[in-house]
Amino acid sequence: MYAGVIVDVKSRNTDKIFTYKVPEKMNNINVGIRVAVPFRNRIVEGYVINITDNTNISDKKLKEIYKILDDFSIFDEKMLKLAWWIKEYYNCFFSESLQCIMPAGINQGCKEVKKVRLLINSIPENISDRAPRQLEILNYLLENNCIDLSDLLKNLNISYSSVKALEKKGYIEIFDEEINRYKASKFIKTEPLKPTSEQKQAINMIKDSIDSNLFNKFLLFGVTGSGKTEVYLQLIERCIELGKSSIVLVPEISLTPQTIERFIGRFGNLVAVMHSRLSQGERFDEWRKIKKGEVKVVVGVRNAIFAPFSDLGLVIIDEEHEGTYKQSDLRPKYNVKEVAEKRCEIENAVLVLGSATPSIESYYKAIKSEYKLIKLSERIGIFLPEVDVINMSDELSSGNNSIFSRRLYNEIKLNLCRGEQTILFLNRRGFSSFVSCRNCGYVPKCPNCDISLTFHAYEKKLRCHYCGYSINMFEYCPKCKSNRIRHLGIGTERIENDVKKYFPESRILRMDIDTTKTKGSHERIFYDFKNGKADILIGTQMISKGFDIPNVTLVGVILADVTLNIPDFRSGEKTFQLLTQVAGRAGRGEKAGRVIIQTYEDNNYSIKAAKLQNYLMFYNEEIQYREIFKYPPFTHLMNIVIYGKEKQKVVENAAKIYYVVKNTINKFEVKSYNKVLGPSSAPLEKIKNNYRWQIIIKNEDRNNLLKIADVVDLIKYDNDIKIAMDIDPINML
DNA sequence: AGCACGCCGACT
DNA sequence: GTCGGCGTGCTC
Repeated sequence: MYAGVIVDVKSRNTDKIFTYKVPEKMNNINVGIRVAVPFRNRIVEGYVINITDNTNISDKKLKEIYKILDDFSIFDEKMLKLAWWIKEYYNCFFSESLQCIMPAGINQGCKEVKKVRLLINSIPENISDRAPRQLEILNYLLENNCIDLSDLLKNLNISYSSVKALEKKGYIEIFDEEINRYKASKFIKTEPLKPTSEQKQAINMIKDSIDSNLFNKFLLFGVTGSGKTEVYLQLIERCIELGKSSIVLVPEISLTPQTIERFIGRFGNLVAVMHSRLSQGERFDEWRKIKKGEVKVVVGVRNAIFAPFSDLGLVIIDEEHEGTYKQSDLRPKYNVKEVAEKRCEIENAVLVLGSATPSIESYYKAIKSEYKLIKLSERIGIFLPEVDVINMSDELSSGNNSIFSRRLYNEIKLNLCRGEQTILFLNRRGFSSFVSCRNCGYVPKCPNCDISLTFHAYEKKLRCHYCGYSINMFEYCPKCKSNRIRHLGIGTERIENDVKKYFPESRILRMDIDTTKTKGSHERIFYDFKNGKADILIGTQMISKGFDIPNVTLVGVILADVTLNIPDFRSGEKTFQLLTQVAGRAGRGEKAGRVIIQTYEDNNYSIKAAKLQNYLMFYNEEIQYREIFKYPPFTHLMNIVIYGKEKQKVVENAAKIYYVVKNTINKFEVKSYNKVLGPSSAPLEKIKNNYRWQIIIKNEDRNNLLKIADVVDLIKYDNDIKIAMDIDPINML
């Protein structure tokens, strides 16, 4: 018997199936088993992907599997198919795509605890008078039928030998039980709500596909407060009735205790949660629960899509527009929306993408009937807040150069007087400042890419991070000749400082990466604010989701331009989404909410659409822009980052790759739209002493990008040079 | 990726 | 004559 094994050696040459002989005694081998195999002159980890009776590889080459690493199989044929697809679609090694489906913390193993159980139901007559301890134990066990051995020893203050003696006599049993390290908190059971007619319709449409085992894709476009979660819950319930499992993906920042409670409240211990805060061991325990079929629902972040269900019926991706659904840092750089779609196709399951502000790509697919579009447009018990946009250059020309417009200042004052709470939002990303004229609001943009230019202080130049275009930094605004050029870069700390200055009587909380580093701090700040321990909460996008606090009646966006001017073609989309979400934080209770958006670009369509809370208005504008500038969904992008310690070598190798890429494209038989931008320095030019250069390729046909990736993989680079390729990137910094 | 092999120049 | 530099090629 032979086994096909993928070895965990990450290189192009070793990314293939190696055949091993299976030793006679190793009869429990199977697909999906993790093994240790001899490889050249060392032992490496490998994954069995097939078992055969013969091979055409010569016997003298073949070696035997050294040992089996786990007593269970990690993946089945369906998951193997998914891993194969990931390898091909994202151009990664097989071992990398297989490792996606490996449970985290597998090397920790599962934790077992010794327990003691009584095998008889009354005290035997023949127990010796000389064994008072044993009698004591039996009496104790009569009351507590099954107990941890350690507890028994401790509680009765006895030694292990008396317990062992009882086992020998056959009165009790000492056995190992796997324990789960993750202790689910107590929950209060909730019952399904009576759906509105709109919800009912949505549920029925999706239910039909679930009932008939049809692979189908839905986009649930539901405005804030329209009750998407209740739709999810009732669909999951249907799956449970049919004996099927469900996966619910949520962005990391939404995976709060409140969210978890909603699922656990409805389905109790049928729910497993995949936190990032769980330890490796805890994650492994959750994985085992799923594998053994003890749970039917998984709520988790991106990698929960690989939950080892064998009877998957439904995948829900909530807040589908979130960028965290793309794995940008590790290989494979997969997008979980695509992986989920593939998994649902393989398993005949139903995919539901939900959002109040769908990504442009998803909505486009819905319009092209690739997804079935379902709308929920009624708000349940919530009123649309009143949104006002304040032009900050007007403020400036009226002599107000503080970060608060007069209007926002007055509203904050009013809220402080009334004892109502305020959220101040600023999504400051700290690395790159852009310039803007304080007089007219002009922001210099690249003529080729229509993207804000980034100021490079050392060179005193404004650069485009897409194509490398640059101009000298100016002293006077090219549009209005004002010399009041400002480098924008205020952050949440600056707001905190100014709030203290202008509203010394207020109690302030701040929530951003810096204030939530320690475990539980996120929850602490949230509950402190919810319980009225502060008047004003200042925060980044962290506060834009799931904050359902009735006493918050005012939301102030300090400067919407921060996201708008990120050098990325998706900055308009991101701005609209964030503004819409953050606006939804105001007026969730009985009192009406007000939202004030401060900006220098009150004419920008993202901001105009956010003011009207009108998604379609935004979409219609944005999709035209995407088409004109040939951005997704009309093209696919690939970002090639070349990095290394020596700048000169990085530049040279980038040039070499550019040349190869150009040549490859010229050889394509079908000439589809394509453009190669760069090589230019990446927006984050140096990370951890690595210089980074990038080449961005646009092409209508994704397969062409894969072909280019294949060719680039074969190039020989200088020693310290490394390459990272990302197809359909979400983040190009 | 790692590691062995092997071919060449520099040293006790 | 042998030590060690790194370019090349293989791993069931």
